[in-house]
Amino acid sequence: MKKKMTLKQLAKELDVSVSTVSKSLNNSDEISLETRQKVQAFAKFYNYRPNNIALSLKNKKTKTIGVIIPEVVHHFFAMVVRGVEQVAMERGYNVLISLSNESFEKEVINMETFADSLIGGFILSLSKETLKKQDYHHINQTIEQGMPVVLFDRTAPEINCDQVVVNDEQGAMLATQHLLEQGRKNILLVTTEDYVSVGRLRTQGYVKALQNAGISLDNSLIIKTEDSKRSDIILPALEEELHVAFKNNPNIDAIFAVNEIYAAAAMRVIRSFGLHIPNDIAVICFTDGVISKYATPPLSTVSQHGTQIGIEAANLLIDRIEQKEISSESITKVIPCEIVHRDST
Amino acid sequence: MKKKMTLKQLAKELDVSVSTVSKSLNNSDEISLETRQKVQAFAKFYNYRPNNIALSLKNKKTKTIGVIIPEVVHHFFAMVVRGVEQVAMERGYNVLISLSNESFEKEVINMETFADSLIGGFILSLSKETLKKQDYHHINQTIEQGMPVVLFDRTAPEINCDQVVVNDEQGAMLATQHLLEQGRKNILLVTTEDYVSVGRLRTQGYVKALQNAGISLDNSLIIKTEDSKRSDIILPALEEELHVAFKNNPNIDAIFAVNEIYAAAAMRVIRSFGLHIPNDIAVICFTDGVISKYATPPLSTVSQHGTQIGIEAANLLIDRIEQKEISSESITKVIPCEIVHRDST
DNA sequence: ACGCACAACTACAACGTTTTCGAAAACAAC
DNA sequence: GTTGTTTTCGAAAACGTTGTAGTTGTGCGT
Repeated sequence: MKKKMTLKQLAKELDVSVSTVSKSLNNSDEISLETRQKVQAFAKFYNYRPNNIALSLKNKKTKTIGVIIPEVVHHFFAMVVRGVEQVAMERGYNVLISLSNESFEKEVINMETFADSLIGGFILSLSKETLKKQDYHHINQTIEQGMPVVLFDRTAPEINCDQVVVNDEQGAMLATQHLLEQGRKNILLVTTEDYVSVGRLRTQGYVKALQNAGISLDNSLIIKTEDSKRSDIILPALEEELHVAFKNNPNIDAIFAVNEIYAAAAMRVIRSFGLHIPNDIAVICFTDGVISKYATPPLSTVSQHGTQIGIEAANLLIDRIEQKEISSESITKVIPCEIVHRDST
Repeated sequence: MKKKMTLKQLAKELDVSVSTVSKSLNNSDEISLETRQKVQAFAKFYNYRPNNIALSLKNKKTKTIGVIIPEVVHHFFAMVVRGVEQVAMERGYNVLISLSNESFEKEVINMETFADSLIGGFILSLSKETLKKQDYHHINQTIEQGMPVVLFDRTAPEINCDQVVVNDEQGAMLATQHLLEQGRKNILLVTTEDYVSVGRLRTQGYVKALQNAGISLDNSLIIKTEDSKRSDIILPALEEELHVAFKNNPNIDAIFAVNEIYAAAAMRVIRSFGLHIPNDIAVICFTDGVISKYATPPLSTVSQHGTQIGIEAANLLIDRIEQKEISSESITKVIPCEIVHRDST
């Protein structure tokens, strides 16, 4: 086991001072070319690598950005992370990902742990529990300490910081309009409870699209599901609800689901009625992920451009980290959604 | 913007020494109860939180473990991360996730960046490029420096460290046997090139299962796909190959794919021939992810228990971090696979 | 009154860097 | 030989923390 080389050890080995070694390695012209080369040769030989922790301590800033997402096993978040990674690499930053597991407590702990100058800034999406509690003290506190924070997707108006959001309402309108254009009249909306901001916004978009088309809203065509990670419990319940809805309303000719899982559940129910997609019932959903892509038939979706969101968020954050003037207006970027046409509509 | 509180600032505020503050906060009985309480009250008031970087520098160890995975947008890896997270939280560690994006260079950079004592140990799965190159110097170097490393899933025999592997061969045998038991005779294997260790092992399992059943190997029933992240290029090519295979061999009555994507591609081709799953052709694949779960019909799979792997790996790593005696035999844990029965077989 | 134990606190080094300021040596100019 | 200028290097402080080794000051026993 080779031990870790430090400047001090190198200095002793070369019989010069620590300062000389440091400067030589940084190619300072304060010291002679000869010495510089000698030191550098030794350093390379001993496989010297500076200790990042010491550097961070000294410089008071680390070239690391922290990403806190509620869940990795989730296509959209994974795509966002990919975008963040990409930008971070280009701009010389490291990315530290951590999971809140949709838990408020875990989110707070994560922020506190990272906030202590392990990282230079945060990119995060609020956990469901946090949204439900509406307790944002940990975020605001972090921001007040001068730590740049960029929120994406699941945000809250109470927090004053840069944000990158999907235009959920517009996406939902697009999807609904798309269905309407195909002559569908009775569109079943499968959404979440309103405290999940994205669910609420998507519901709004659905409602607006109907209004614009002059169609009156039928509340029996809206199913609001309790949103939990226990999908093994939630899904059968949802399928049961869908069953009832189809029984009560045989006119349903389209389904708009706010995520892939709900859409998959809906498809299962549709099949159980022996109905055909898209001939009898069209299906469209949010989240352009693997389920939609490889489903039978492949699902039309509202793509949220996760990678793009990650890219924007990372750029926003790094800009903020690198600018010295602390205060300037918070920026909110809205990423438009786009319909991906596939076979289900 | 409240600035960050340090011991020194607290000390000045309270007009005591830095040591007193430090000890008070650590509840040392060297300090009188009265002073301790006063300091603690002040600390709480000013929202003091120790600087982790300084702590790490002093203690020469961080309670952080690094996970390097090739890709986040990948169900199996995401599950592993979930397992690691779970154990880490229980045992008081933080998890730092980073992506190699299947790139050798990125893997090396990531390791070097983290190795400089930002973290106490690694959990990683090798990138495809690394496996192809068979260049493991960065891993071995890290291990030699005394950094604990646990490899999972994509490993290499040249690296001497703890490993957690899926019993890919056994899983493939189970899957093949499962198909054979259902009376399938002509099983098409869709796999990767051999340099991907998991692909190779699964191929071996397939071959062994056939041997055990006394069925001679038909090489035209094995499709080896170039494995790349450019799925938009690879998949059409694969589908074309599958098309040809079906044409040439109408007897094919089952497909065993080494991952979900290949299975999805196969299903698409099967449908294009108007064949029924599972009546005409049974399908089974590795990776018990969302695609299989929500496909039509839901796919039978070989589950690799990703979460379990993450749990084992994290425990192995943390044990290694916390034990002082450096050398003891490397442990290799083999996690058995399990068939998940669904409608496709 | 003297030493001594003990309580309560403080000074300082150390972790590995970078950087500022100075010092010494070398060399040039007079 | 003195002075000035450059080149080349080193000492020390700083980042925030902890632990060791003092340094006070008080009360006690003799």
